[in-house]
Amino acid sequence: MVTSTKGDNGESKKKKIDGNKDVDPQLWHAVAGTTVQIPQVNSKIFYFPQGHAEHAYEPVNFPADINIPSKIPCRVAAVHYRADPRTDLVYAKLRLVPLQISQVSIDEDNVAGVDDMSVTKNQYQSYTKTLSESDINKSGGFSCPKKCAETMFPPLDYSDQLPSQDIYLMDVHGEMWKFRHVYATRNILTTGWSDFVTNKQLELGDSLVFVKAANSDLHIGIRRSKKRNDCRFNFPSKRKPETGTLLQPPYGGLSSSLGNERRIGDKVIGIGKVKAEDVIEAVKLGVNMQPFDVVYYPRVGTPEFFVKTSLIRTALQIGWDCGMRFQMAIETDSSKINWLMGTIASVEAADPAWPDSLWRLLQVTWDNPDLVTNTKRLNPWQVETLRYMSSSKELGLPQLPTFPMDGQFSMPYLPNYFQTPKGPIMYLPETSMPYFQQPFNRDDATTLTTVSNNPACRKVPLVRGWSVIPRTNAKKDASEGETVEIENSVSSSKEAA
Amino acid sequence: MVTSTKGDNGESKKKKIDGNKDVDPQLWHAVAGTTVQIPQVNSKIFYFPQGHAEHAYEPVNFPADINIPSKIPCRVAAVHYRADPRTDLVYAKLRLVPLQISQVSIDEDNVAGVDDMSVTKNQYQSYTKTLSESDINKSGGFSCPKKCAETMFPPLDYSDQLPSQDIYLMDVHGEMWKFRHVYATRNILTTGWSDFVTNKQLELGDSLVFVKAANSDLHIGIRRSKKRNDCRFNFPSKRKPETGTLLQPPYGGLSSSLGNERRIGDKVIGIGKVKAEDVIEAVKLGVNMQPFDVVYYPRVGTPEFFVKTSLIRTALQIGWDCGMRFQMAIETDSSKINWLMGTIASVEAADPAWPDSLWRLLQVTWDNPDLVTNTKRLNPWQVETLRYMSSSKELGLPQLPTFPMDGQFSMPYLPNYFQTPKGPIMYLPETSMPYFQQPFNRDDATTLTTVSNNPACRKVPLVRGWSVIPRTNAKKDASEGETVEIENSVSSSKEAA
DNA sequence: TTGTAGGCCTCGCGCCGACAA
DNA sequence: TTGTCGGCGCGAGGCCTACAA
Repeated sequence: MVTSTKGDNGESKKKKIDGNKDVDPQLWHAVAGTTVQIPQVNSKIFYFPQGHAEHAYEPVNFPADINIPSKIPCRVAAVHYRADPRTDLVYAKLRLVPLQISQVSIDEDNVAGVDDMSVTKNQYQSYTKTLSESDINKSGGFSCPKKCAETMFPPLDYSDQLPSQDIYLMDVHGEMWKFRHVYATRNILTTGWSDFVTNKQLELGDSLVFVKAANSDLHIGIRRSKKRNDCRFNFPSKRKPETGTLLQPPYGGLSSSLGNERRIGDKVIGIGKVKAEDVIEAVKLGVNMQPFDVVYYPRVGTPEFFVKTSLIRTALQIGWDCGMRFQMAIETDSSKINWLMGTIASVEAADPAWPDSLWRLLQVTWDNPDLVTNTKRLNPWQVETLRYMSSSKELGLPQLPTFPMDGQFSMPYLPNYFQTPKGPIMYLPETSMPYFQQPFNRDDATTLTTVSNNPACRKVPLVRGWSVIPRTNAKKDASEGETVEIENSVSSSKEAA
Repeated sequence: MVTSTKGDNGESKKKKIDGNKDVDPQLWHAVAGTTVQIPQVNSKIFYFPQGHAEHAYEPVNFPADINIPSKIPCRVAAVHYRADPRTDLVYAKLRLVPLQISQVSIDEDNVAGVDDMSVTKNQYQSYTKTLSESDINKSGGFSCPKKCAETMFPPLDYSDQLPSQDIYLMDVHGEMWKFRHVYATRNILTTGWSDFVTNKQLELGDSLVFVKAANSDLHIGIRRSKKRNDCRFNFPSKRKPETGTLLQPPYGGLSSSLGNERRIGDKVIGIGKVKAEDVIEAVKLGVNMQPFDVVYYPRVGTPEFFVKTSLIRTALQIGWDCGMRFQMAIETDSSKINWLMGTIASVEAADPAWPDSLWRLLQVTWDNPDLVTNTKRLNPWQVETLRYMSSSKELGLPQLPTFPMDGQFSMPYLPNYFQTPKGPIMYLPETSMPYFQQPFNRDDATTLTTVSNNPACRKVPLVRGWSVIPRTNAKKDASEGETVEIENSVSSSKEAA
């Protein structure tokens, strides 16, 4: 008997994943995370070359012969929600049309609706779990948290001795995956899980996003661990449709349609990043007022490099200064939202090449520095200033001994802060002057308020002609001085007026 | 205990195979096969665009706006013997410098030596075996023919109950592979074989070439099955240096330096072929008298598209005509040389676009058509005419009932052949006239001899001014009328004067 | 509740003897 | 002599229970 172990088993069923196929926007947002903000079509944004460059997997050397502004006003002409065929990473492709400065100051925010997602946000439920060592190990299955199983999967028949059912999950490409779901003191995905791990090349720290649509269809998305962004990624050589795990239509082929990969040996690096030349090309087109496309992979720690003009206007209304207290929402690996608190250490352009740039203008120190790694500089529109605090406990002072800080910021700023407990609050006069493009020239600026005596923390006025008014739009209490976890069904409401 | 099953095991040891590194010429020829003829540096050849096009993995559409001759005289400026990093296929890269026609007719064959290989040919021994189903099966090892083991491997100690030793074979890239060689009623390679099969992606019908150098170093080469030329090839995703089979230096990375691959899904197609644009580029340069490079993968059934001018001159001395008997040496999968016999069915340009082309000028019928598939047209310099035969048995007549032929050639040509048993024999007058570039115009030609009455087999004179002389350079007897097998240590001597 | 360890079973691989072409 | 089959043993994978954090 000849056993034909070789041969093209299931080969004919293979088909390329279409890398240009759009993903359902709601599914996309669920997988990307609720803090990811993609501007609506026809809204107006600022494009930041510096921010774009942070998404390249290689250093970006901008051409020195052309004058590149720190931000370029654009209209969002198109938005495509997509997913990388190999990594399952979701990304957005935006077509941006540069605007004249005169087009920015008028007619702002007259796009209908606040956020194209907010109206339909409730139709999708999601649950995110970061994979543990045991989940990845070949010896076992996937430990499914009780809440995940209860909210996502159909109910099991617990009268059975070993309740079990088949679960069908569709990935972002539309491929269906079958898992055996058993309940034995806890919920476990067994058969099918190992193939999924192998096929998606899941590693410790990666996250799985279970998404249930309104019609109870189940989807599965992947967020790669932050550590893998700069790391290598195995190029999958072969799917195993013969195991029956991957169901019809079994797209198994690999697309190289993106074409922005770099390799070391047989591993692909630069996952979720773009080519430096793409950034330069975009900037060149933008400078020349030509429409251009940008690709944006959402990733924690690298903010969007396209920001709604209204957001920036709001951020500019604040007189940012050293010692100011703020909070910022970050999404954890398991889709929970942490409100982290910190203090502004300095207000200074991040890159001397763009002395007037707002990009990562704020250098900050965190109350709990171990919760945020490698994020020392923030954009003004990323944070919310804290208006008041009633005691030293809320400032996170009790944590100081547990989380020792750098000597340079250990104590000096605290006395200064209490000298001006409310900080400088400013507003932007209602004028149609195109203030966004005004030069940020320190010598030309007017000194407003001195908050700190710390020599490393010079006061830096943002715009001439601002005055101080009380500010009342702090929305969340930072009670107890520790991070607040919000369930993933609650979205950040940073933009609410 | 945490078992780190994942991780980059042996990753740091990986290194790219240098696709530009030359292979030892003797090893190269042993792997390529003894019938492969690569011209010597500084020899003069004709380059055939038609032949080159046969090596493309896609149809070649030559530009219609330029006049492309059927052959371009060239000097061989450089020869590189190389091996494909992925498939282990050997190939030659030749730099050709186009010549004026006046440079061809004079000073022919005054290159020192006959063949740069012939002088050192005896220093390498080789043995070729085509892989059987059992060799490929995962269940077993490699059945090593007795002769292979005896001539290639060190002798075993047969006093042991289970004689065994480790065999080290170096592939064409310089990678060393270790095999366990045991003798149990026959020679078998066990441990290490399976990994080798997986890594080299060996399939049924592929051939292994064992080569022993003069210093007893062992090498291993691969010839892919003819069937795989147009088929898909798995892109190897991962070597397994951790098994210890692949020894230091363990180049494990995959090179994409050739860059001439085409893919369907995760499989590479066009193995051992080139891009159509490369052919067109070469032809364009050649037409403009610019030096150009060609890549040649030796393959059974696709003759070299660069042919020594002396070979063509010899071939042109024969007045090819229908009904002529010939023999041709072909190398089998296991490096044995078969002398096949056949009859010329017609002499007609293969492609109407090149009516004067010699390329595949001869349409032939084989005595044993099942031994040669898909080879109906041959180049005149590929075959040797048979000068005489003593009985009908030598014509292969007894085989006719066993191998039924098409009705169109079944009988009619036989009586005609016997009418002119010796066929027209011609010679080329010794003249320095540049006859190679003379137009091949049928209307202008002089009729010499009529050999056949078969209407499909019109007499076609090749060159004006030829006359018939006796020809005595038939070197091999086709005794018994069947194919003669010659051991692989014996090379074809077709070129001997 | 959920991460991790381990028992135990299955299956595929791989070595080698048996048999046959 | 050598291709193929099959027994047998080993080890990895995979399912599920036990235990602990």
